[in-house]
Amino acid sequence: MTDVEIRNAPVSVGDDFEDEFPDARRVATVAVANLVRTADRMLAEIDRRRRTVANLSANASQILAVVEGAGEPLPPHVIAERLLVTSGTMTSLLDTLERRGLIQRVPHPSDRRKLLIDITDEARDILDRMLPRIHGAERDALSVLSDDECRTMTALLERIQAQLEELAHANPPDREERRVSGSR
Amino acid sequence: MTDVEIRNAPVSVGDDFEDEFPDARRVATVAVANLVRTADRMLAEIDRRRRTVANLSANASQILAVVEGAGEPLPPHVIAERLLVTSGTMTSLLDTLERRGLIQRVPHPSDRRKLLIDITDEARDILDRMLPRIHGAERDALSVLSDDECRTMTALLERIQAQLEELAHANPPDREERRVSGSR
DNA sequence: TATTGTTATACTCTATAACTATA
DNA sequence: TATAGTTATAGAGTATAACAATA
Repeated sequence: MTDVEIRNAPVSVGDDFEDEFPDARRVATVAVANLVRTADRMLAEIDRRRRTVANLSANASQILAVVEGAGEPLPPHVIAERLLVTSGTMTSLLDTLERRGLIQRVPHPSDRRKLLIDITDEARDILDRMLPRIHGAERDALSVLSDDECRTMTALLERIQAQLEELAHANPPDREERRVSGSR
Repeated sequence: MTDVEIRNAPVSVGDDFEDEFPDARRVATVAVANLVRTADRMLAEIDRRRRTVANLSANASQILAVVEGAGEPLPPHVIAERLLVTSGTMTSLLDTLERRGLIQRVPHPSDRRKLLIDITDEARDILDRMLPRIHGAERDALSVLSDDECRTMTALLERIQAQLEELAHANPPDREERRVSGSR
């Protein structure tokens, strides 16, 4: 085995890993593979429970939650910033939600370039049933960890996030080595 | 704030969280939000480095890595199982890769229903440059954790994965409660 | 009958670029 | 000029269902 299975069955790295990738760090590769795989499975479980309530994508649900959480209608570009999507994508997502009767576009009272996105009563009903199920999935998945263990994991993840924030603004290394052996 | 931002800025949960969602577990919700967000950022960083080598999606790269890792050509349905995609999706992914000259479909020697997917020399060259960069991203992101901390995180994640495996086969709870207050 | 893969169809998500209206 | 949003276009990824070829 010369690579790591990111999404699937037992995450393992071959014995020759550090020979093949001399610049890599084995414990990091294993941890990241598990991180990505766990998040993937978690999102699948959340999605499964979400779809028992309404057949909405993660991003569509997120828009409803953001507007409800704000407690007031929001202009599209504000929501787009939170979801990290472009304005064109936002328009398309809003089209979908409007077609399903879950949001309304209303004119901004003072700035006529802008819109305000409001959610309908049907959307509120959906959120009332959907959010508790999402939090139920979180509770059930982490029922195998103590409170302290949950906090430990959160602390480790926060440090990784901070580091990723740094990396995102830096240039990637010019080169990384691979020593190809066997299998070829 | 009545909900958790899954993908974005500081993950926090309001003071009234457990009043509003009496069946939820706050530490779990916070940990999951961080889990998903960290994985998302990690994948973004990996993607950024991957695209310095070749403009391939995660799934397309994964197909190449799976075939190379196997050390021999594989039939499409085997790859599809590893990637958790349907056969129709697999056909479409292979079409893309074949168009770019990175895989070849060759007839299976004994079972004429089947194909074997082989990767081209160009694909091997890409992998030789891409895999070290992916492992470099893993190394850099987790450079803020000690080896022991990496192993701690891996162990916690493995327990969550096992639990999610259980949950995937079970029926979700019939109902979860929300007590709507304020903001409405 | 069951398996393998393709085709046809459709929808979501995504981005970029050109555009309109407004500030 | 800058900002807000839409439209047009394009492409990837995804699923389902119907299908042909083969076992």
